[in-house]
Amino acid sequence: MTTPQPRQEGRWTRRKNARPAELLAAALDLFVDRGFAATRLDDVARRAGVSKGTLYLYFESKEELFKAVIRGGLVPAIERGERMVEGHTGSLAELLEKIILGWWQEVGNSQLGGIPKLMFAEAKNFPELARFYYQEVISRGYRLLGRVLDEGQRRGEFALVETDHATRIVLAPLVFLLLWRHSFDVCDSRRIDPETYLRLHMSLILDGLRVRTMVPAAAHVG
Amino acid sequence: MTTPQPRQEGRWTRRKNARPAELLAAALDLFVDRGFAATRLDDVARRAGVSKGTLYLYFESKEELFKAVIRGGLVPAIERGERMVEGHTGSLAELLEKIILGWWQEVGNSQLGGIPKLMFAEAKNFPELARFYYQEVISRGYRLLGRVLDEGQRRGEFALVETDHATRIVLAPLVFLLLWRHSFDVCDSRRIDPETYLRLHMSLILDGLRVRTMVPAAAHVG
DNA sequence: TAAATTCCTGACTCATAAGTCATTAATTTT
DNA sequence: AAAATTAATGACTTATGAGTCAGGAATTTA
Repeated sequence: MTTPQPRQEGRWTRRKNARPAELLAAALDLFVDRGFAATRLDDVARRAGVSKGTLYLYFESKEELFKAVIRGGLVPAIERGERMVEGHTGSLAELLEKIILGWWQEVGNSQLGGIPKLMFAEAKNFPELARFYYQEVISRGYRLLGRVLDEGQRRGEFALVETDHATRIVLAPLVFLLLWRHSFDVCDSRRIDPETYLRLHMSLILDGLRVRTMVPAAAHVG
Repeated sequence: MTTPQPRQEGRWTRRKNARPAELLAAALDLFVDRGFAATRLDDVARRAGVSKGTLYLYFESKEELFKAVIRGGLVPAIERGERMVEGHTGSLAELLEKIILGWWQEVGNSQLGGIPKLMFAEAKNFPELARFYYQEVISRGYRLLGRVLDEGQRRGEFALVETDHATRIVLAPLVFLLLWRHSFDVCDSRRIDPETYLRLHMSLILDGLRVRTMVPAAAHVG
């Protein structure tokens, strides 16, 4: 069927030795702002300063490249958070603030901040990857925060609340800020100042937690 | 160049008259759980019980179909919310609860709940659509909530806070719950009960708002 | 400096899915 | 019931981009 091989002889210049780290960085940039499907490997290669073929010397497929990007991304940040919790002495409100602001410095402000959006967008299409991400990043993040809240309740510093729910409520505005920056930010005329936003969030949530808060009996809604 | 037209004569059966609403519903389903790029028009057509060609009788292109799906989706829900705010008498905490729970009933629990994820995922790739969605849904939603918070502050029911930030902090856990359900929900062993989650959120946030809360002077962080 | 080795290149193949249109079924008009 | 009109069909065209690989550049070895 195929009548191949009078392959045109080429004259080209070899560019440089590829660095896997650079390939991953280029891929992260593009995946983050175009999504998985819309990212062309040609572009990733160009951005990394190599040819498409080279990419395939390092990664079996686009999907493997994607996995590698995700894998290398947030796990180290989570680990640093875990170490921070272990070594902390002092009030748990302080620890909570330290975690939140540190997270913003490391993740929010960096290119890594784009990963959550990417994962939310692709989770349904890559169930296996979603599970990986859930186990290695999300659930560890929750566990970390959950430990802080539990300890706070044990010590009487925080009111008694359902920890699983509370961790999500604490995290939501952080993740939300991240998603925002990587999606609608450009449409938004009155940009949010992350620092102020996060301080307000912490202030509100700590007030809510510190005060003796029992979930009120069913609200009066039609 | 092209040597066309010995087009094979076909024998086929006409299926039914297309209903635009059904086409939109089918498209919504698929867009929501596969994303824009990964959704094939062949599949949309099949789900709606028509052929691909029929789709093009009603929508100029895949992108136009997408826009139509979004347009028909959340704008009416926002409008109902606006009417609710106009007609309300009573405490603003009550109104806030009414809005949040009503929103969950209408949007969160329905197929519409998938749209926010979809929009976050595609915003960067469809700037024009993102702007449309921002103007027609997001900013109106914020304005709606903002009015409630402002009025609460005016009446002295709520503490004085930066409204723009506070609206986002109030909304974040709601949107977050939605995104979650349409992405990682399947990975999560301990499913979140939306009702409980939302009640805790409202309780925490209202505590935070009601108490005399001034953003504390810069925290003591390294 | 020639041969062997390493590793990169980009034209090419091929699968996929958006978008087209000649054709045909159903319906309405005359 | 024939003609005219309307509304669907799906095989076909075509653009795109993932993945391949024969061949060439740089480097190392002999």
